Amino acid sequence: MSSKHLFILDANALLHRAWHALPPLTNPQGQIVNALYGTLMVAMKLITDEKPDAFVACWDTPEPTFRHKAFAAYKAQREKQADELYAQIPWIQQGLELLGVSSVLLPGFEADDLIGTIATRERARGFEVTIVTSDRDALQLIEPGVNVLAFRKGVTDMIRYDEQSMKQEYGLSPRQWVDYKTMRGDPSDNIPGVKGIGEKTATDLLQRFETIEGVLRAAHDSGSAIAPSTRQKLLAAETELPEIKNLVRIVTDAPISWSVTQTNGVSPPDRDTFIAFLRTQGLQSLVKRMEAGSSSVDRSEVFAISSSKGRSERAAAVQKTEPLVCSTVAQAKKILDAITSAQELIVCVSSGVEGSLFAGQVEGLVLCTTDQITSFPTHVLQKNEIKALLQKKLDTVASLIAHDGKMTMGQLEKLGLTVPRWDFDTMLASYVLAANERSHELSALAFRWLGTVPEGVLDAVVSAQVIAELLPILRAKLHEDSLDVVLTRFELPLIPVLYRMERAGVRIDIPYLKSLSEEIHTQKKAIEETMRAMVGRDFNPASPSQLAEVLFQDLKLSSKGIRKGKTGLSTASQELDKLRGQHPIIELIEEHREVAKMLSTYVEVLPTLADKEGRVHTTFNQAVAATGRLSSSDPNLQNIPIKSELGKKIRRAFIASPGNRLVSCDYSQIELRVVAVLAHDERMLQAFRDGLDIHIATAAAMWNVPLNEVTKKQRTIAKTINFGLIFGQGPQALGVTAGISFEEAREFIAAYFAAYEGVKTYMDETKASVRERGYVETLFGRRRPLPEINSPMHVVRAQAERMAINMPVQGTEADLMKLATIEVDRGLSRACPSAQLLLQVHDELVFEVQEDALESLAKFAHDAMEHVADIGVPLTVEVKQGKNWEEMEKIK
DNA sequence: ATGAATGCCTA
DNA sequence: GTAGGCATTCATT
Repeated sequence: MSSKHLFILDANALLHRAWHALPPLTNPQGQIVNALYGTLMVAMKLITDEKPDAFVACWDTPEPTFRHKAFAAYKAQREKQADELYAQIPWIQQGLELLGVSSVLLPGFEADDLIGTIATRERARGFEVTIVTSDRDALQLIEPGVNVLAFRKGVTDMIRYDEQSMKQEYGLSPRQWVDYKTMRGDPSDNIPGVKGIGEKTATDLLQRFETIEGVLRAAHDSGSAIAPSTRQKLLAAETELPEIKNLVRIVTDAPISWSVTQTNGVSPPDRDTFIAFLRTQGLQSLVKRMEAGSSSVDRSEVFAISSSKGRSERAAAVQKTEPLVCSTVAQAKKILDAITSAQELIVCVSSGVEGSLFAGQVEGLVLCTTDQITSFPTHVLQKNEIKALLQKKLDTVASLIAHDGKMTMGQLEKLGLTVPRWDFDTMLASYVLAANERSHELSALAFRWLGTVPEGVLDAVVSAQVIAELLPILRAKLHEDSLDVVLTRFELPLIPVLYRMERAGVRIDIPYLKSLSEEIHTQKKAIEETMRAMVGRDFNPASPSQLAEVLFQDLKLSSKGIRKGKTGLSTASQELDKLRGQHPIIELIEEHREVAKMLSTYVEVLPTLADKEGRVHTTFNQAVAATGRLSSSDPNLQNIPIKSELGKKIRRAFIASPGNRLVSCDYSQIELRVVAVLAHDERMLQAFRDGLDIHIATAAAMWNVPLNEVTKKQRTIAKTINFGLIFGQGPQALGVTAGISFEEAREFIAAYFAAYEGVKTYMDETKASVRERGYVETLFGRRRPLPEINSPMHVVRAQAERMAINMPVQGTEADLMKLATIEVDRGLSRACPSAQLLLQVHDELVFEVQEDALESLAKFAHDAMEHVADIGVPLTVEVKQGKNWEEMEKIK
């Protein structure tokens, strides 16, 4: 009954996907092999999961095709990719061959045509066909027995289309795809289509008139229901449409002979040869995967994906066990009884998918132990008895595990459940292991560490399974890189603290913001009016292009020395600065920008985000910043203005509740203290130990004068270099920031390094070490991989070098701050029960506390922060208090 | 509607 | 010249 299954891979599509999506991994010979890796991994994955009976890969050839001959502009704008990409093609073909996947190509035809031909032919012979591609054009080939597996983003996310799901997503049938593309065109292939008709219109027309012929017939009929403008567009393009249609239609009778036979189906791979091949290409992770599998005939075993020690008992067991959906109270009790307190418990909460009827609502809880995965739907959880039992389990179980524990805590809270802590978090583990990676969401981890490509949105059951599989791998990797301590000492204990900070929120003064909004609005209007009068016409000062036009055409200001952006002359404030004095409008523009920014980013938004108590709740992102810092979003409360007068007014809107005060504790000069420590620079260390003003001390050392003879100017220069140092700044940049010449800047830097020899040595050593090891680390061992450090491109390398200089400094500061946050929070309930941590702003902690407990909080937080770690230099903390976040008085 | 380009707020 | 988040405009998914 079950027909044999043929997989056809669009090898070119995957090649390009992998090339762009993956970092430039290199083999021992230094050649880039990312596309090779990506393609083989996906192929292996497909073989494991889908168990095709036959598998073929189709390729483009560099020769022009009949499409190029028919249509000169076809793909004419396509950029040629780097040679490093094309060099990988023969290796990929070789690797695929060893996996039993043959390659098919034919000059004059594109991969699509070969796919179309093979799919149609083999379908007719009774095979079930799956086309694997990223190109939506293959959708036209769908029919009963032929479906398409399409990449969405990267190579991690795939979606399967059959006739029904295609209809659902695009509102079109496979037969309509050619007509759709003909009308809509395709900019990526340089296919024009009907000018002025896009996705929406093309779909609409085809839904109404079925085919392009039907659409054209209707267009000729002036009484038809097509809008006049659309009719005109269609008729204007009518003569060219047949030609375009021929370009878009995939050929299904290309002259190729490949077909499924006994010998070219997927054969059990020549394991040893394949492994040897992977070795020579430096693809260790694929080798591991192959070696972990037994040599049994069962393909799923051969390709079993695994950590170096083999898949853990848990993962294997959980995979084999069907998830249990518990529907009755009695069943729930029985299951919960069976979970012993000694066990590890993975906790996942499923919530409705974004945009669905259940968006944001919790649908159920999934618990996963070593041998059983159980789903508790919401209706079962509603029974208080079960909730109590579950809570008890969460309180007593040995180890609690989640992916994104902080978010899980929020979901659990909606179910009336709490957890005291998290013992492992796969999101944070991934972040600690690979802080340079963009995404640490579960599907990304599945791809990165398991090589699996889960389909669609992960539900809680699948998530729990993936977490179970990731656990042993991440643990081993953390141990191998000595990063477990970063996870357990810094990240995991921070989760509940951040959770409570987010939940507490900060109170804002809404009436004040409303009146401030009106005030600023009036100011903005006045500025706009004055500018309009100056120019003599209306324009939008927020539009860079209009502004440039006004400045350099209407007002005829000199554009000499003004930098050009991609779209025209720059109007950045730095460039505007050069025009100052030429025209009074410059100051108005600056003022307008500030006012508009404050209004749109803060004053008008914050009140809309407040809850009933007038408090706004940020989200602290713990797995975003490559240096180890936190970030804040929705809203970002780490960038509330403070510098300008207007900024100060906005900060005044952050207030304490009546009877309370805000307390702010910040580390002074923490980054430079860290520099002194990392560099072991005796002179700088001593300056801090002596409690000196570090910029004065620096100037004194640079110019070799007594401390009390340092001039204001010298201190300013020293200060600029001190900060520039942290960013890996060179003389060029220093010249700009300090407003001095390149030559002067070089001399000052020389004097600086002569004064701080340790710093000089440290910087050189850091650069050498990152080149050698490929990563940098903080004082506490937190890492940032910097693969770009060995890039052949100078700009990229130089950038990586600056990152390498900056990360240990910024990261060590972040480490210290995380420790302080954890420590302070830990002791707070005892030392000062009325106090609540609200915000962390990189070197500052903000609390709210009852007025009567102000002193005890100040003392406790001050001392806890200063003694958070002994790094060989004193850490000093300044404490301020006030009724709002701006008007604060120093108290320690 | 989505994304690049600009621009600007913080430490 | 490090690390972030986010608003607006403008061109095109």
